[in-house]
Amino acid sequence: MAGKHTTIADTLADALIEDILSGHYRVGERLPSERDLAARFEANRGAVREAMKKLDQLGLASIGPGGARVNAIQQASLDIVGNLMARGDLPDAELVDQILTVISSLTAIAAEGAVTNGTDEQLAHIRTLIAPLTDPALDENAGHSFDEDAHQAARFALMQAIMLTSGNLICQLIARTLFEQFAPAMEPLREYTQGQLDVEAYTTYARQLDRAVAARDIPAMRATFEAFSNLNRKTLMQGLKVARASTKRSPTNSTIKSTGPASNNDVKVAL
Amino acid sequence: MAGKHTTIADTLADALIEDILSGHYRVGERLPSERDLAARFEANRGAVREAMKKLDQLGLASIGPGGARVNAIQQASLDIVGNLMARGDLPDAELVDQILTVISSLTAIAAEGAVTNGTDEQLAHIRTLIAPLTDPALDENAGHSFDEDAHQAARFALMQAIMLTSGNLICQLIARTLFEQFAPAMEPLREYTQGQLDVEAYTTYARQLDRAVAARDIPAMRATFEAFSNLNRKTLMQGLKVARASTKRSPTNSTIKSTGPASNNDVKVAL
DNA sequence: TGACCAAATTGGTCTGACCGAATTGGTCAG
DNA sequence: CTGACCAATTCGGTCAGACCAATTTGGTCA
Repeated sequence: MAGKHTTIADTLADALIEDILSGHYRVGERLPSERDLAARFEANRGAVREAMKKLDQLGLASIGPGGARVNAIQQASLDIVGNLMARGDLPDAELVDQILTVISSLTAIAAEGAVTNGTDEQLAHIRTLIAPLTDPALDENAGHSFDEDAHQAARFALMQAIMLTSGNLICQLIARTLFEQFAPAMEPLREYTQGQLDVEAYTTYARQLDRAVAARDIPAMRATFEAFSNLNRKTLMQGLKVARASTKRSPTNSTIKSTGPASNNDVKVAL
Repeated sequence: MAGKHTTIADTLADALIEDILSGHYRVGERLPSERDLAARFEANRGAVREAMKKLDQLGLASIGPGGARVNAIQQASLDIVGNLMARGDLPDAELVDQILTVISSLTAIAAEGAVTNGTDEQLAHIRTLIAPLTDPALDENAGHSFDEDAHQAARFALMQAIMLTSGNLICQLIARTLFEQFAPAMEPLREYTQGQLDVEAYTTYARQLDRAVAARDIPAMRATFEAFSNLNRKTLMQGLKVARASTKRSPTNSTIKSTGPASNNDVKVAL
């Protein structure tokens, strides 16, 4: 929807981000000067500057008089997750799992907020969004296969409504940020997740959820969400596994030239 | 620690952010052109440009050929929370509550990850960090009052260790981002929270936590965190309330000139 | 009224320059 | 040889003025 309008500065920024993420620069190391980069990329210093500024705001580098230095990923903004996932043909499974975990937890918070603070009208609206999930018979019995896209869209709309009703801005911001970076990276998985969806389980949970919302039953809601998100996560992780198995022709990635030293991506390390 | 080095561009950005946040511009409305802003602020267009770029990356505005347009806060990055909290003398109570809720939820996730994946050494280390919390007798019985700063530092160190051990990068990023924006905004509250800390309750929870970590007991850990974070939240909210009551000389804020139309901050609205 | 076209506006990029602060490297005293 | 010290260099931050492509805008004409 929101047209991007690719900019040279953004291209440079992506290149630099990729360089940093792939470990071309050690943490704490000084990045080349703006003038050098301008010469190297055959761009104007102003453009390079804007790219650097982006790195700075992403928390990937600290720029100041004397030079720009590389930060540890742990210092970065949530907004690098997209770049992190975009590396390689397939996103990192562990990262995907973490994102799903966090999103479902936030959704649970929002759900609790929604049933706590939401008006009857708002909850009624939420229940109308649950409806299509409790009755997935859409056209499953009809000729062609069950419409998974519609099902997913319904789930998304439900989540969005919950976030909205909760009035929890923090949850909204995080969930949207994660989702926006998550969705495009998972696109290549679509072909592998088709038909993996356990409609029955979803239906069961949707009914539980509906009851919980109707009764404003927070514990029941929590429990349902837990099960629900576990199912969700499991489905996706399974798809990832399958995809990874059938794409091992290019085991890791394509566009990355790993010439650098130790990778900056060892998530388990310090600070 | 990390010296900032205030920049004109950053100053401009903050001014623009404040303008947007205070509703001087309606959502979707076009911002003044870079040339206009440059003239208005008596700065170079390059500087204005970098400021605009920051707004863009913060998700507060979408800039492109034809002009820059204001986005809804719900479209923004998590990184505006700091600006949101910095408005007025005291941060918004609802926002504070939301942040605390999210942080404790993420900590719970991380804790689960830590006891699930952490090595024995890592968990042992975590327990050494819990120790000072289970034995708060530090110098409480001595002459001067209990050292709340040390207690808080210990709690923070514990949380950080849990985040680290969990290996959950997403949790780390969000928690740090929130905390970095949260801490400075709560600074003016310090004088009102002194002495409000329920040491006994903390001690009880710390012991429960220690047992849970030792036994890798996830359910117990969840329960402890729930109680723990509720206590934490209640303490802070109480401090906020007290502070707000005793500062009502300037009920809302000081630097904000509310000349704009409807505020952009009605969190409960659309999308 | 509505499609359409040209002028004005706007963001994106570039060239070239200057300043203050940080880095660097060499010098000199201890 | 070590370490403090100082000057030249480098680097980021800012500024001025200019051009291009795409969008907006406003008026025209069917």
